[in-house]
Order: sequence, then C-alpha cells, then structure tokens
Amino acid sequence: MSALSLAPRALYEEVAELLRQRIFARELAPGSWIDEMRLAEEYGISRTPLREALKVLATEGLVTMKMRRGAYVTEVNDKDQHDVYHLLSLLESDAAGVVAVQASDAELAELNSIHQELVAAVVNTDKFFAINERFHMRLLEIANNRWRDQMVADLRKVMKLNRHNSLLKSGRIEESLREHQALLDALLARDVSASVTRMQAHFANGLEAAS
Amino acid sequence: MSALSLAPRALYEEVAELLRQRIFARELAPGSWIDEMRLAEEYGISRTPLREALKVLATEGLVTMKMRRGAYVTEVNDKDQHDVYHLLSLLESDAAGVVAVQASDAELAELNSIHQELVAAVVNTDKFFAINERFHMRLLEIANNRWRDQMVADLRKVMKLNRHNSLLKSGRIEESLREHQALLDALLARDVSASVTRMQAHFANGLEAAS
DNA sequence: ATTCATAATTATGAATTCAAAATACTGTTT
DNA sequence: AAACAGTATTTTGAATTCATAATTATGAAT
Repeated sequence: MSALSLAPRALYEEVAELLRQRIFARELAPGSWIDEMRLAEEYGISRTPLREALKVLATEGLVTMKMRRGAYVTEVNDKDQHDVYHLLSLLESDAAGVVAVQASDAELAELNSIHQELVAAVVNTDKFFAINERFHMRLLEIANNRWRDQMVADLRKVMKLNRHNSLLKSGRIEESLREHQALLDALLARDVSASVTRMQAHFANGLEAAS
Repeated sequence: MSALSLAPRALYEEVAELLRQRIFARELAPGSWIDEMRLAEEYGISRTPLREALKVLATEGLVTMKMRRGAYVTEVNDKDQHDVYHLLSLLESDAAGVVAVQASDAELAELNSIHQELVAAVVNTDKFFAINERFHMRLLEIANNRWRDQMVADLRKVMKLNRHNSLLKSGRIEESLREHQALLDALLARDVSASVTRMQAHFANGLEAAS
C-alpha cells in the first residue's frame, strides 16, 4: 500500500501541480486555451479549485488570464527565454558567492561528494542530469535564502515552457563537468569572486549550447 | 465624473490590491488571521473572488495558507528582510549594468531628467520619495526584462511588510542624491561595472541606514 | 455566395449552498 | 476551580447554481 501523505496538500495545489506537468509536457501547448469545464470533469472536481489553481499558475507566469475569456498557456518567446536564463545565471552565481563565504566545511564537503557522484555518472545521461539538478539545488539551499529559492524555482518552471528547455545539453556533459570542477575548486578555496565568475561561465556556456 | 477604466481588472485582482494595501498599512498585521467572511461582507462580495485573491497573495508571499485553517498575513523576520534586500540589490544593480550597455541615448537622457527632478525635490521629502521610486522603476523598464520587473515588484511588496520598510530613510536624502548622481555619471559614461558597483553601493548604504 | 442582424449556445465570473473539519461553548465530574 | 466529554457553532473547502458576456449558429437580404 502507498504511504499516506502526512500533510496532504490542498486540492487546488494538487491541481496546480498536475497542470504544471501537463504544461511542461506540452500537452497543454503554449498559447492554447485552457478548457476549465473539460479539465474539471476529467479530474472529477468542480471548477472552483481548478480556477484557484489557474490563478496560482497565472501569478507564477505559466498561465495568462484574459478578462472574460479564460486562461491561456503563456507563450515564451526567444527574448523571454534569454531574459529568464539571464536571471537564473544572476541568482545562481550570486548564490555561489554566498556559499563560498558562508558555507560550513561540512556543507562544502557535501557539495564535493555530490560532484563525485556526478563524475561517476558521466556515462549515464539521465542520472547525470538528475545529480546535476541536485547539485544546483543543494547549493541554493546552502546559500540559505528562501526568497531566492522560490524565484529560481519559478524561473526554472518558465524555462521548461520552451521547447529547447534543457539547462544542460547532452553533448556538453564533459564540458559541464569541467565547469563544475572549476566551480567546486573556487568554492573549496572560498574564493568568492572566482565562484561567482565560474558559475556565470557555466551558465553562459549552457546558453550558447542551447541556442 | 471619474474616467471608466478601459481594461477593468478582474474582481479578484481588485480585491488582491485592496488586501495588499491593508497589509502594507498593517491594518492586517503580520501573523494575524484573515477573516474571509468578514472581509467578503465588508466589500460586499462573495467569498469566491476573495479566496482567489488570497491564493494570489499566497503565491506572492504576502500571505500564508494553512491547511484547513485559512489565510494568515506572512510574518517577515529580520533575516527575511535582509535576504529580500540582498536580492533587490542584486537585481537592480544588474539592471543598472544592462542599462549602461543597452539604453538608447534618449533613455539615458530621460533618466537624467528624472534625476534633475530629484535634485529639485530635495526639500520635499514625499515628492523626493515618489520621484526616487520613479527613477528606479524607469531604470528597470529600460533594462527591459519583464521577468525581473515582476520579481522586483514582488520583493518590494515583501519589503513593505516590515515595519522598517522604507527603502530610503529620510535622513539620507542628500547622501542618496550623491549616490544617484554617481550612478548616473557611470550610466552616462556607459561604464557597466561602475554602474553595477554604484547601484550596489546605493543599496548597501540604504540597508545600513535602515537597520 | 457573402454579409449582416438576430437568436441560441457556451463559457466565464461570481454568488450560493452544502459537507466536513476546527473551534467554542456547556455542563458535569472531580 | 480545573479538567473533561459532549454538543453547538463557526469556518473552511468545494460543489452547485445563476447572471451575463462572448461565441457560434441561423437565416434574411443583397
């Protein structure tokens, strides 16, 4: 049997998450109209929590509400893509600088150990992606700014709206690994400006690869 | 007679704005419970749009939803205050750098003219604050990244939750003016790193004054 | 056949209703 | 008086209902 969630989320939150999945999967395509009635019926719920979920997604930027004509999946053009990527780079490189200063030795050791996993997973693309994601997330956690975490989470969601969404292209695994190594060296040396610069470089290369 | 709004906002948006005002005015105090029925009755509306507005505010971070016990005004502690301020500094100083590179001469001239208004308003504190706000907003607009604009807007809302909320203390008007002048000089010289650095300094001094 | 006006349908926005959970109240026991 | 059980009330979350705006369909006129 499956474990019951200790803190069951509100229905509108559940629905918001389901909708995010479908938007990222492009089952709900950018620019397309979102049919409230159809979805409510499909999920076996009323329109009320569905509409609440849509308003949350609208605030996140995934959905655009048009007065008196319902909800549409946000269209993200190339400029948006670029702008969002720029902000991710800015926020995460700043986080790297904070980590270089504030992290405990144990936390840096933890990042190092995730990096070692990354080295070991270089042959397995999916695993590499997953561990890479974990590295970035853990770094943000260590930087310890819940407002930044929220912003990064939202921006990453928007990135996923784009077809060329991967923050890490498969052809760049070795290169990405070297960049991570360089970043980690800077962090372990507690070199703030090098940490910032190398995270920026990591992102700059990623964008080049994605475009 | 008053002009009718061409694009009347949705009711839930109107209500969200009214609630923000009351939260910023501390009429709805941090940590306090938000009485849906009372507010709905007061505004003469049903709970439905009110609850939608609360979910929007929750996504913005102004309100915290507790499962099965309603909405509470978010409490912002000193660390939150500091973290949010750090991000504002990061985003706005980055925007300054972008403006130094990308702005047209006409746009820089416009910033300059707002600055001249600021100089003229130095004797009128309220006016000075308003123009100062306009300067920052216009700079962000020129930096031309709607995602950053949204994030800055949300962060500024959160800043307003704190009692010591002013991004600009009244005792610092002359100092602030000098910082603006230095920033403007860097922008007009299209010196990116100086623009970033001086905006950072402007924020750093502001925080010092606020704490 | 195309355009236009009008009627029918559909979808949205918001109010109302309803079920269940949380809270407050009452009276009893110790 | 304090602690408790049991009941009543309040409040939340969600479904349903309703009014109106927007869209589509229908049919007349050119």
